[in-house]
Amino acid sequence: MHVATAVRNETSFRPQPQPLAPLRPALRDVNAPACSTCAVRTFCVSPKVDGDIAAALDRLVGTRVRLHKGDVLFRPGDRFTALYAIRMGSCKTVMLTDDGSEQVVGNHLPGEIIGTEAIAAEIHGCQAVALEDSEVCTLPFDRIEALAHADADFQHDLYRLMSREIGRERSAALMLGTMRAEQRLSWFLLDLSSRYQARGYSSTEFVLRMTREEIGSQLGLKLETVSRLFSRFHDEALIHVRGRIVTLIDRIALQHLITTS
Amino acid sequence: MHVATAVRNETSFRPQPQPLAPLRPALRDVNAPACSTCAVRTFCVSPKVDGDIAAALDRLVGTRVRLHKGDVLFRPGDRFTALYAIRMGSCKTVMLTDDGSEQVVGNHLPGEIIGTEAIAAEIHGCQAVALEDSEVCTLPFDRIEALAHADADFQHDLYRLMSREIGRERSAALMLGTMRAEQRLSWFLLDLSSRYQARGYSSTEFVLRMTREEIGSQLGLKLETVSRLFSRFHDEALIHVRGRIVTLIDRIALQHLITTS
DNA sequence: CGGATGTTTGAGTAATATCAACTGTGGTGG
DNA sequence: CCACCACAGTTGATATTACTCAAACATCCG
Repeated sequence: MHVATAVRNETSFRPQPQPLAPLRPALRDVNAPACSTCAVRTFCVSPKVDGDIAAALDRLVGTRVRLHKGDVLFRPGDRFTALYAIRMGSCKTVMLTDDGSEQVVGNHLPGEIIGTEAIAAEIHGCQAVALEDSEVCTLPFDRIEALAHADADFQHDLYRLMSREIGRERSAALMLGTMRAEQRLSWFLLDLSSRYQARGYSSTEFVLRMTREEIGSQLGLKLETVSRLFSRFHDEALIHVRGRIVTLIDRIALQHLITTS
Repeated sequence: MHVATAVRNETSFRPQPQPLAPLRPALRDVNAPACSTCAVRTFCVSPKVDGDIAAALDRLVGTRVRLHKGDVLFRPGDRFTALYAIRMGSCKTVMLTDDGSEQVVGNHLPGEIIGTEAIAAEIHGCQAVALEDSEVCTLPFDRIEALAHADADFQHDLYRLMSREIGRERSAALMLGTMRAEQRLSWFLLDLSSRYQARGYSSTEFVLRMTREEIGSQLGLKLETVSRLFSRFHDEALIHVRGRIVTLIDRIALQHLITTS
């Protein structure tokens, strides 16, 4: 992480009000790579990126945004204009409590859409921060709605997308409300694992993009607790940890931890 | 709670596959009361129930379902066919963990919509149970989508509805992840209070429809902890409690509890 | 009135947080 | 290139919170 990042973090990337200028093909090739060639298109807004929707989607995507590690995509209070699709890299979303402390409410991999929480109020309620150098596609929401109005299948895809998000949040609540520390960390690792697997990455070996503190925040634990658990899981040969590099050794045992008392 | 309720609970109400028979006006008056005369119409699917949407909404609502306390509206695994709008009474939604224990993930007042978590999988992921004798409007989802396709404003209302739900779930996660027991209960009481107030009920005096165990479940606490906290809040003159009847005395102090430490 | 369910309260315990010291580690500048 | 510095992570000792177990009490209905 560059020294400059702190500065960048302060000033931060702020999405411009979408100009909605006519999209000349030449421009689009640079700023808005086509969905149809995107590596994660099947996990993104609409699973079937072919036929009519393909072209429409390509037209829908606004700009491609490059984020450096630590860059802020949006903050609480920012006006909502667009959803963002992660194309490369990863982000965390963070909510701020009344007393200033913060909680990580999600970590997001390529193909995942963020910003849906802000549709209702038209103001973002959380902060999105790049966990590594990343690329994000801007999906201006007025265009999304126009396409949804024109295409019933796409309309349905969006309802599904948001429904899935509700389900994810519920699972997180279940985790936070019912699980003990070791179960939470196990849940975290298995969740990450399956999401990596779905994207064609290794499901057994991956690099954590969050610090112990951020992981703890997402799991409702303190960083020391997370660190101790990593050590214990390592000692018990459930996983291998070396800093942020994690290898799942005994996935059965990890799953078993969650399901038993 | 009637003795018979246990039996009813077992057999339980299960929504029939929507017949979608032509709706004769005479029949509709009995089974599907008009949104336009509903007490909570402004909190429900679409805030502005007038003009074109009014009639469409009236046509959209399927049947009105009467639930007795303890009746199950849907269970995990049930096929998703419709959203449900609470017209009267209240419900809880419950998720089941892998090991059989359960967690309350939401309590729902008149005007709130439940079932949105099931749109994606077309299978319900949680259980909805009436906390008292209630009435619920069935909103067949195919009709909802058809109306959304026809009317862009209504389409937007639905996105807003689901976005709000995502925001609520996030707030719950924030509560579960960052707050101590006393803060959680305070949060619970103030949340209920403001939702009652929005519906025109007293914001300072209300009847809890959940047991200490159910409240604890929603807050990630044990029933004894909840009971002790009610007693303490009572002793400290923050609230007055007598069984399930609660009166908020010092709302400022309750809010202060949440924001400090 | 009586049984079932829900609630309160106490005493002891387990889990996790807190405080503190120490140990890598990666990037930067001398 | 190396030394340093800030940051991240580990580990130990102790404190605190909320859970567990247990018993008594209240309330609601039939």
